[in-house]
Amino acid sequence: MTIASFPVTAIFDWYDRHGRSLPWRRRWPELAPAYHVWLSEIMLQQTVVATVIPYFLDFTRRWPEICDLAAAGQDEVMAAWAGLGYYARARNLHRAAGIVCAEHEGRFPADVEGLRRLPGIGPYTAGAIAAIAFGRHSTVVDGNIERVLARYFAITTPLPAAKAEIGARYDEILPSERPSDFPQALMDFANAVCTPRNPGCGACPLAGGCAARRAGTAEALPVKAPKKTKPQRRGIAFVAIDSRGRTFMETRAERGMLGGMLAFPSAGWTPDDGVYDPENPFASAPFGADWRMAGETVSHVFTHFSLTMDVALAEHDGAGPPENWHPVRPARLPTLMRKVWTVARRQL
DNA sequence: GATCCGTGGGC
DNA sequence: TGCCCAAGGAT
Repeated sequence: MTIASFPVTAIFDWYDRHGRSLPWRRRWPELAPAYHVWLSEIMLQQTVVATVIPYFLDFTRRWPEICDLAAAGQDEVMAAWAGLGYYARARNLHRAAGIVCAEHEGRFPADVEGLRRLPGIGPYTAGAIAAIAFGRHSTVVDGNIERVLARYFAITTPLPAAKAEIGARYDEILPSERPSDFPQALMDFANAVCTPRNPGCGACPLAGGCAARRAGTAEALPVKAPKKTKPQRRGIAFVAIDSRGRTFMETRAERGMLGGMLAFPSAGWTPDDGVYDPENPFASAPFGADWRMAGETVSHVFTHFSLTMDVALAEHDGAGPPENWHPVRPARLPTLMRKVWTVARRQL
């Protein structure tokens, strides 16, 4: 097996000219603080840069060091994460902060094996932190780098089976110089030039050696498994408000949808929250009240299903355990619940 | 390996 | 409008 050739210099040249400036980014030989690298990498999992930036700035302002984050309440962290999605990331983030602060004197492990043991850090994130924060020559393969390498080497094995081969190629082309810049350069480049659709092959500095370009198959790679169709679900959310303007909300179970997040009581849209019969909409109400239906519904699309949510309303005092009455105005809610509140507040 | 887990932007 | 997708991880 010959070592794959890859124009590393062209990638670095592109990065030096077009690489983005980001709040968590430094340029070799400077290395960004591991706390910033870790926080940004967790936020960037399946999430675009533009969405992450304001959350990153907010988190680092609230909690400048990792032990500040570790000392925060879980509810505080979840509220700050509200709207970013994939809420298990926030729970694991807080857990990992506690471990690093308590067991590692606030310093992150500097190698892949140590990082990999922390909750929320998988193969990609461990490699990324080791490279970007510690200058290690670790394997860093995300969706962007998968795409570039699958095209450059014309790898036609479908994902995720192709991951092993792509990882091996990455290790072969990894240069000795600028180990913290290399994966970031590849990701920036893939994001701006080697895009999923309409890749910019015409102006691509890698076009000369790209096997997919030569074969005319760039846009068809990487090959992915076909998607499943999304089922349509229907549910109901109950919004009650008391005479002091407080609404009845609960903290959801850590398992399942919107785990650990503040939410209006609801039914019918996850496997564990009971049945919803639209013919008898108030049967699953959290407590007895003079419930009425709002005049409109909420539509929301999740990763694996689409949801139509009915909204029930009531003015009510004294229902439910007092500790579950949360003031809604300052609360940060997951987007579905924010939509429910938008509908409800117009009619309460 | 397959499934679950959010959200917003681009086309 | 509907579909695609994005710096994945846990189970």
